[in-house]
Amino acid sequence: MDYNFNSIEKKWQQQWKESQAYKVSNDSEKPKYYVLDMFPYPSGAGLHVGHPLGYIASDIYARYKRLKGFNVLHPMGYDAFGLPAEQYAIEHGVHPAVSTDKNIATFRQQLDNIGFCYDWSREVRTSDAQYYKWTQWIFLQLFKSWFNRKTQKAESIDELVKVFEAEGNRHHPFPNEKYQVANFGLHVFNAADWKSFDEATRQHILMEYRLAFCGYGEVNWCEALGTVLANDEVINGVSERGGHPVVKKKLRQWYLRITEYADRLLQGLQTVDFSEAMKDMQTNWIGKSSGAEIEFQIANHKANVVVYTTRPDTIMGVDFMVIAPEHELVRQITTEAQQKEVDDYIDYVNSRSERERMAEKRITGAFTGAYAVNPFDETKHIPIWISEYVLAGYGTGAIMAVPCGDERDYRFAKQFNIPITNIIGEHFNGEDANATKDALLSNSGFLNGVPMREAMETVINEIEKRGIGKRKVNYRMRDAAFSRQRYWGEPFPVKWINGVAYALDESELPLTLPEVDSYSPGPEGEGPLANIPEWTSQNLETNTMPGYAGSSWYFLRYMDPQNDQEFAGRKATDYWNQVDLYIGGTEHAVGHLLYSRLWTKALYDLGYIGFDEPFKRLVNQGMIQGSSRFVYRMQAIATKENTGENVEFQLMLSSDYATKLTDELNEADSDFKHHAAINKLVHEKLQDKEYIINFSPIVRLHVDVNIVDGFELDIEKFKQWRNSEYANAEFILEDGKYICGAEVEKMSKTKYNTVNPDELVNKYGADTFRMYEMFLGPVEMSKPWDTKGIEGVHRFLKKLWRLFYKETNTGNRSGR
RNA sequence: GCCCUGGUGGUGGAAUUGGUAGACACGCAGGACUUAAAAUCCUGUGGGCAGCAAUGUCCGUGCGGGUUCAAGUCCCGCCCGGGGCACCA
Repeated sequence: MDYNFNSIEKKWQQQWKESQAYKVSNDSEKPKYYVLDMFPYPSGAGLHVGHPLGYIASDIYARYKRLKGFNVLHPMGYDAFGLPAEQYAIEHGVHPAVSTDKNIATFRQQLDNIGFCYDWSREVRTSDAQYYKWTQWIFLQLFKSWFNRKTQKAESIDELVKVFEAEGNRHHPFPNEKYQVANFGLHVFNAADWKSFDEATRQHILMEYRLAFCGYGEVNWCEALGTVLANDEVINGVSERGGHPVVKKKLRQWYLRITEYADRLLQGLQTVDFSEAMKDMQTNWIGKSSGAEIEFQIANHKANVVVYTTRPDTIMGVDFMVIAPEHELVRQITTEAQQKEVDDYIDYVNSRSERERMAEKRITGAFTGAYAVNPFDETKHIPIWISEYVLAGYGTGAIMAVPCGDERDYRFAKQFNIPITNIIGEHFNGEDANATKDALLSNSGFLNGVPMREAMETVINEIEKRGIGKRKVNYRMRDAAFSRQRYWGEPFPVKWINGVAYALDESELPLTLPEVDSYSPGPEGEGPLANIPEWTSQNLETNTMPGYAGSSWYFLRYMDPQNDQEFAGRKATDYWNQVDLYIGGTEHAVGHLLYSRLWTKALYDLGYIGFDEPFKRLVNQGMIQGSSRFVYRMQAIATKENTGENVEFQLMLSSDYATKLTDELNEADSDFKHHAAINKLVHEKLQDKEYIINFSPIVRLHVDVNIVDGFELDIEKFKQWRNSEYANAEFILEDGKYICGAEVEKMSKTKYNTVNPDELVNKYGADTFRMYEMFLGPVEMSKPWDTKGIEGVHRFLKKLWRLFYKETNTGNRSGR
């Protein structure tokens, strides 16, 4: 009996379908188990062999749990909004909904091929109005809520209004400490103040508390493309596409107040089963630190500069200060003599992305000409510099630099010849900064001889006593930007009236995405929706939500996907509860995971669900890398001496030959054996000695891995590849074979190293394919793909099949 | 630059807590079966040196140090690949 995988797999897949074998009910006596794959974006390129790795692992586990008597929820759906479909629409005029549907159909067909046990009756798509109705609804709940620091949870904004009416905001200060009520200059207001404020003022105040709120933020604005760009679309201050200048631009943006949840997000990590690496990444992203804010007076100036430091004990070692180039003080304090230098430096910084600024190894900066005064020693005047390594958005946008104790400060001081004060005695060797906390302080006035750990408290107490600073907990995490100037995303259910944002009534949901004629951006960096008169005439918000909106809560919708009264019924969410096993890549380590944890916590606080962590256990599958293959091309141009007539040859050199030839040409005393051989070959081809031949340098080109067997190129297929571009090439072989070069890289279409699972399933069957993917090694590990090994797994399954039939047909258990 | 992660034969990988490095598989080589091929089965396979051979011997887990009776595993310092760094999702 042959192992006929085609008919076996077809038969069973058909049977599963007809019997709805994997349809799962919300009513069951069995214990529940929820196995989830990370939400895929249905890209136009389709699945490659890297994608299903996690899906196969979760599928096996879901089947295992089902056999163990669990009621297993194992759904799949699509994160269907996103930039690639919009970009495709701009370039080809195809509506994103159309291209997305097409991509999903391909995706589905590819998934079905592999024989997964998904309950497809629960499929969701974020771009369906019946889905994003509830994304909009949750947004409205966030908009209508605030974070009560006293109770450490989200509460209705109506409750806050009652508090304001009774006592003002003295027990609930503005989350943004710098905020002052417009026209009143108040940080704190009382009940009478609140009653005296007009509607707009009240709404502006409430906006400062809402969990989903509107503010202003800087974006990468490209005038020539008329659009806002992501950081990685900006390279050296110009757009990746087209190389146009990019500048920072302030735009009105929506945000989620995730910073209020920083502590809860940290604490929650202790209750979930994620890898330590994953917890580290999230902890570092949140970036909680404790220290102090300290005011420094500026010499001969009214203004003062506030720095945030985690090391207040080192205050007597401050040799200079650095403030962010975009800090508002820069304009006020820069001296005339330094103005030009500062302006030039700011121009330079404006051309750089935040990423470039942080990654820069070179030390750059400019002196403002101003000096700050050390509050503990007024004879110490400290030069104030600006530099790109200080970011306006972190801390106070200003740091006190202690070069003997901080490596970056030390290099800065060396670069600009700023004298260094040693406050840690023999712990400082003069050549490297030492960030120790164990030294006894010296050169530190009233702190001399005090251990550093003790001095931290002493200094904080002293500055608080003198009213020039305070103890401060700081977070690196910023509020999450929640709007995009794009078309293909969820519209905000918000209307603008007299500059105030009002929520649409929930009965008006879904607010559906209107048809547009053009997907290009609106005026002044607004999204495409700003081009639609019917939209703008209703004063509707023209931004749309970002990709992570729909994916922040999709795991809840799977529990009750057809519910048109609620995002998911409480009975369903109570039954399914947390995702028991979540499988996906580490690329989502901070973004998606933090946002969905935030949404879960907010929905929990507001009483809509009964758990405040979405994912009980997380497993990160490794990435399957591509194994690229290369051919080596050398062009030969033969010119006839008397006529100037040109003949061009493409010579494809086998890997070994290319290496030897390259070495040979680089060596001065070489015999040029290989070069001479090639020269001879070209002359033989020409059958004429009247030619002068010039060779181009050897170029390495990616070649499609699907026409390479191991390392050996299939020359006939190569000649037909890319519209027969290389049909007339000459091949220089080794032992009669063309051997390709190889390298491990990211799997990507442009590198011609993608392998389509469909072909492998057709050739070997889904079981072989699945087994091989699992056989590649631990699921958490990254590894390069190599199709060669699949033969062995296939032979194993064939052997198993054969042995099974031999045993059952010849043994005593006759013919079973 | 910062955070996370990985580096072991020709290849993917194995080696439980510091205790025989290279399981298993691919590939390759040789053999059996066959008119022949495919399929299947058997044997060998980290590298160097010595030996007709059995075998012996030295080297060997990215690099350089260290701890230990013993290091792929622990410590220190590097190098290289991958992921993320807030508008790719």
